[in-house]
Amino acid sequence: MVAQLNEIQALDLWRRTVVTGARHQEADLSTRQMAILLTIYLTPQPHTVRGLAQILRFSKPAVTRGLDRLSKLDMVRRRVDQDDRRSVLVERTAKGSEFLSQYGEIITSAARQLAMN
Amino acid sequence: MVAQLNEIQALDLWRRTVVTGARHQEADLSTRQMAILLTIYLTPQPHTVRGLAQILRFSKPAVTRGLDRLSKLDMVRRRVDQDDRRSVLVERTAKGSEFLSQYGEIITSAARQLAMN
DNA sequence: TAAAAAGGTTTCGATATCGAAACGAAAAGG
DNA sequence: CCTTTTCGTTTCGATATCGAAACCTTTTTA
Repeated sequence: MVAQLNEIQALDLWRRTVVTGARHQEADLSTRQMAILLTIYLTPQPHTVRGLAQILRFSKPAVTRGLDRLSKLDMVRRRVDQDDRRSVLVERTAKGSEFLSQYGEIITSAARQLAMN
Repeated sequence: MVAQLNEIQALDLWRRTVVTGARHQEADLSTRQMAILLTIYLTPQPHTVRGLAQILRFSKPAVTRGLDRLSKLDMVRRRVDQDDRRSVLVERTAKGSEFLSQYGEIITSAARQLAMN
């Protein structure tokens, strides 16, 4: 539960997380790529390109490019929908779960440090 | 105070904030640029290029480029240190404060929504 | 079954960013 | 002084990303 998070604390949480993430992360995702990844893992499946574009209000090419990058990193996987072969289903991977789990740990760790000040 | 923020909640906070930020933000800063901006506004002044590079563990050119972008957006300002004219002091601006204040509001708002689930 | 629509990718030209190395200006040291 | 060091920026070639438009494939509609 996140109670009474004031503005300064919120920004400091953000700072600690972003800085820590930038430091000990191999991946270095852009903001958009991170938004795509988080949406795939934290909102209900199935996910398609157009669905992600709609949720995020990105252009379809922007989603395609983001998925290109995330696929190359093996954090998501594309699979053609056999019920409608125009569609592409975007699936989660072990590597993606692992990455986000570590990222979650970075955030909670930053939150704990915050609480100590 | 941020108590008992579990991993899923942490990631969901991140997702809501990133998505909202991506949606109704004119600026669209990269992760590095955001890290630079937050460091300038939330850690003790004065800030120099080498100081920021040290804190963030970025290369100096990366900091210079980030400051180029943030300066163009009028979110920070460079000023030559008159005591050591090799150094550049990076100063805060009203526009930068305004931007971060809005961003803080996005985070706290996401935190509130989180608490309701 | 031919035409239209939908889904995703690719292409286009433009812009942004990267690390490494070179650079110019200023200060410190011999 | 003259050399070395420090500070920040610029250059270099390589890569990534952008929105818009064109594109190909598949499905739906007429």
